Amino acid sequence: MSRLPRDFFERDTITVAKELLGKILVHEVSGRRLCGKIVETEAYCGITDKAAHSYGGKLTPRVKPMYGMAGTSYIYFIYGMYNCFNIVTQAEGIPEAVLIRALEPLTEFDFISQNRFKENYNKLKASKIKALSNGPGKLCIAFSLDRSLNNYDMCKYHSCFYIESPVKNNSPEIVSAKRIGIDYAEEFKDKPWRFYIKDNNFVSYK
DNA sequence: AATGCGATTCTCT
DNA sequence: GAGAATCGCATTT
Repeated sequence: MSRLPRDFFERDTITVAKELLGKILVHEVSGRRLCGKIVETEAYCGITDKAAHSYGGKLTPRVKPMYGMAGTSYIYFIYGMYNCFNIVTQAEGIPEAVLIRALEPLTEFDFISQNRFKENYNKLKASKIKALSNGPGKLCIAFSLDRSLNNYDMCKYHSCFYIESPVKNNSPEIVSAKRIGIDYAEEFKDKPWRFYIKDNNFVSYK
């Protein structure tokens, strides 16, 4: 298994958002290998997209990673207590990205469960198992993603934080829907640029 | 199942 | 000083 190459990310953002579904996010930390299947994404289509942080070519210190190479992480702080994790798409200088909205945990269940709820996985009720990482803020807590991993090159050879293809290359059935939490985005708030795997239990909103 | 609200702090004006 | 690509809990239906 190997890291998805920069070519994968250096493409049209909506295409990348769809093709990321079913791929595996890997974060190697404190001797562990945290893996989660990507089950929900949102495309943020740069300078023309009123919902994107880079709308209109805005370039502040926070947004700067979006202008970096494809495969760069963009992790920002939101609502006073959460982080959101994106992967930058398109060539350097084109500020577009895909928000990872939900993951299905695949390894290190107790570690992930401790991160989220301070209790072991086998103590969790079904409702909490589902809530481990079914949202952009939740998955950052569960998978130990914070701003120390912002502006990180996920395609470099020795990265500890990257995306890989699953062993079995199944292409999931994809549902398109409106993006979440962007009421300010006027005519862009209803664009069907959220994508999720049909019938997956770890999707945030259906 | 749906709705409402408070928490909490970074970012930019 | 206002607002934010959210979450969890409480309340109502």
